[in-house]
Amino acid sequence: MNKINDIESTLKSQGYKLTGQRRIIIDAFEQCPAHYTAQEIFEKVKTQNASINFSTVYRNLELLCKLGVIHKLNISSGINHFELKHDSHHHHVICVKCGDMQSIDLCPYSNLENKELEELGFVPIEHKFEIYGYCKLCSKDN
Amino acid sequence: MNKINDIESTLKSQGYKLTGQRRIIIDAFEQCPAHYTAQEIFEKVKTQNASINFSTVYRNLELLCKLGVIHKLNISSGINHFELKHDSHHHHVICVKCGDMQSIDLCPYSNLENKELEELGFVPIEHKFEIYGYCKLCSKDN
DNA sequence: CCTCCATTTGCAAATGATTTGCATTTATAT
DNA sequence: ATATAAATGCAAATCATTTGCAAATGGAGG
Repeated sequence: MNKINDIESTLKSQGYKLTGQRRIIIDAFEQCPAHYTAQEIFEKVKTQNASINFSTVYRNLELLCKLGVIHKLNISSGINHFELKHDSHHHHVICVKCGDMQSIDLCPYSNLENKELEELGFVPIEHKFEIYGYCKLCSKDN
Repeated sequence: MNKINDIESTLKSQGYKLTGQRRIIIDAFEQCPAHYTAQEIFEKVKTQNASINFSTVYRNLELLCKLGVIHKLNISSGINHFELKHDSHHHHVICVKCGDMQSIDLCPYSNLENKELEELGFVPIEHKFEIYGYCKLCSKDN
């Protein structure tokens, strides 16, 4: 049972249909697991099915988010990025100049004492940790 | 020398004019330091000057960000929030149900070993840490 | 105080990512 | 094979944010 089958059975078990378009979208993530904008996914997907529509892609990205299959990353640029939810929890460093985004394994959350959250009565579900700065290439130019 | 004067001299020293509209916008933050959407700031500001324009507010929020006086918070909702830059560095917990946002003092970054960043050759400038979940009120309803 | 001029404002319109309505098509349970 | 709920394609709507431009204004220098 590979990841794609996993996702496909998740869809079915929730009453969603396994359409050709969905297959292609999921494949696109599988083939190159990284973080993409909706437009980038759309470009990839069009190579497999030229008649697929952008709103179909967008709707399915939202659906896959809802199902917990992918993540929506809301970064400072204001353009959402989507990535397959990995087994390994991770975060991102983002270049403020070129917009490049890379994954990092370190997660500061695991070590946290959550007294403050307890005091607030806040029940955490997820968290986001992003480091903004200059990537290797852009820090040279500066 | 209070904070407003600080900000006003920052403006001047960078060659920006101290307009009535800017005064009002800065006042709005001072009077109730918290995180606001551009619309919220606009509403507050209109009570002081009914003829002020939204784009003026927006332009000045961007300017104040550039000057490092306020922060732009890009949260998952996709609507930017702005807050006065505090002396005390902090982060936020955000309710996924009602959208309420509260500040927390804990910062995971300070304890971080940055070996990974060094390997990437990444030069950090700032970081963002947000915890999403249910606030006290909303976790009761669930 | 007055003048000049770069900066700023108000306004209205553009942008661009995201979302929606609806008629048509499709997956799949039976 | 058929019925039907879900999904798609298309075009148009939304909505936060951004921009162009003519008119207004702050403040440096007289």
